[in-house]
Amino acid sequence: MNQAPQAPQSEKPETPDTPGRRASGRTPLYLTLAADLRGAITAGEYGSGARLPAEDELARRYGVSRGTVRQALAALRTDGLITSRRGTRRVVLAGPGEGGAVTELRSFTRWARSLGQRPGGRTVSVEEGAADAEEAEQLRLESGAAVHRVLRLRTLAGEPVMVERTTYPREVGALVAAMPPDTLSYSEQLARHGVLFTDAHHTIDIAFADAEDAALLGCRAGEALLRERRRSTDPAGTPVEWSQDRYLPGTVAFTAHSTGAFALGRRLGP
Amino acid sequence: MNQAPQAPQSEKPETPDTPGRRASGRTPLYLTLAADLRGAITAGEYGSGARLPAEDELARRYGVSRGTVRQALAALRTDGLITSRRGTRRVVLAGPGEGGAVTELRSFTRWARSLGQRPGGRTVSVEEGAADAEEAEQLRLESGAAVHRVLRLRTLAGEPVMVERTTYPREVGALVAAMPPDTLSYSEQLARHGVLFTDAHHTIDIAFADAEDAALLGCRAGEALLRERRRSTDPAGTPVEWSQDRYLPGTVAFTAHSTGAFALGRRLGP
DNA sequence: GAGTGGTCTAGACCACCAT
DNA sequence: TGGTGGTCTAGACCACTCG
Repeated sequence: MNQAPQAPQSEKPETPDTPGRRASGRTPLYLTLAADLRGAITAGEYGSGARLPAEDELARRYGVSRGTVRQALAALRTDGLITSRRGTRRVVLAGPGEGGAVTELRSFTRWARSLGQRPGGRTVSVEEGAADAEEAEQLRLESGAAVHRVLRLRTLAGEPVMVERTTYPREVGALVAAMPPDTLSYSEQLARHGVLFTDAHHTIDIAFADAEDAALLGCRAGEALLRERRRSTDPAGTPVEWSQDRYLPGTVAFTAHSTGAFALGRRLGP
Repeated sequence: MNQAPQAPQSEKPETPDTPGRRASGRTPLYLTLAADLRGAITAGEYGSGARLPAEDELARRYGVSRGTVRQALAALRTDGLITSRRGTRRVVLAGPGEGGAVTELRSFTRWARSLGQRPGGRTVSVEEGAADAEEAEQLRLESGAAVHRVLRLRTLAGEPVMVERTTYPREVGALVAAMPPDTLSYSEQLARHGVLFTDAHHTIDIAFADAEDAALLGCRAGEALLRERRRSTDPAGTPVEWSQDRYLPGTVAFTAHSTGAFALGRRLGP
């Protein structure tokens, strides 16, 4: 918002103090705009059911083009904060309280911290091995390729919550194995080594606790657990993690929002 | 693709027979383009890990602007079919087999049919009542407002799969109550009456079967079920449905894909 | 340094909703 | 009929990746 980003001709040089501007290093314009609007909504400026200003109005008010406004509004839309349809102004779906903070599904540690919780856990075992059929398929490796397996118990406020069984391909696993055993967030540490998790495919269903689960979580063997299976890939599309997480019932719920075009679905079987 | 849509000056009048064109009534260009690319991927033309042509190349090849190409690719991206990062061509994530058909989470009936399954079920009860606290909040009504409650058993190939407890606000409920009891898909019928479900917020966790669940599903009381709670709204943002669905373990799994910005999350508690 | 995707602008026409 | 969002174009600069 500070400098005119790429105005070819130096027209309109003096609308620098439009309202809603905000310190922007290299954050894209539309993201700061989206944050601004999100803030206005969660602050109650636009309550549930309220109509947002028109795109043109926002463009004028913020001194940006309509395209940029639309990009910002699209972000709010995929968060489930607003609707949009042709012919009418956008309508606010969630009020100040509800749905405001969509806790992006990513690192357990980061998620817990963003909720003001105290995440913890301990690494039960780290082993090297040969990929079985499922691991090979998920990580796009040859069957029998070298992988690292990590078994961890995750806690919230000291209480056991989840058992996590993760398989890493050799290169990534070597980094993980070299980390101190009390490392809370592998993904944060891996990011520091240039290994980024940008995409993930999730499957959520029910699994039943085996003896190991039961011992770690302190539940009965055979008890139902909420299972999340996840394959994460890096920006280049290379699989970097295949994980099976099992949550004690009642500790977490998964949330999602679906609009016209969306990728949450059901599939048959486990 | 057939007519130059809005070329202000009639430049470039004769690139009508670009490859990949396709019958287009009023389907947006970018959607037919997206379908084309999706087809190419699932047909194996671009396998898992393959690099897509550059945006400029696609724009030239299809005779459209780069913006339109980007819109199409964005659709593939939210489906989890491709990655994208600055500096490199887009990479295909899922091969022909995997993830190709993301069964959008919407109507049970439509979902089942799209999988070649035979959906069925029966309406157990339809009743009128006064909204309790939770229903009132979810449907944005006053506590005690008139609502309709529908209890249904859903089957797949004749086998019980899910118990569905749905609450509708009065106006919508009146339409539902007027439908024949063997109506398979209320949402399809409601759409015919102009009631559209465009947005939905989902929460997925575990619940335990009560006596009614057990009797309908043929399981033991207390058995763990996969629960989905859903609030659907119409294009204007008005809540039109609040539903609690309980699936037998092993019958379905929920799938989702998350990219940088996404709305799948965890939250604490049930 | 060339190639490529990310961001932004400016302007146009259309489809739809409400009045 | 006028307002509004959806689609599309054309062109520009920037940030990043990779050989």
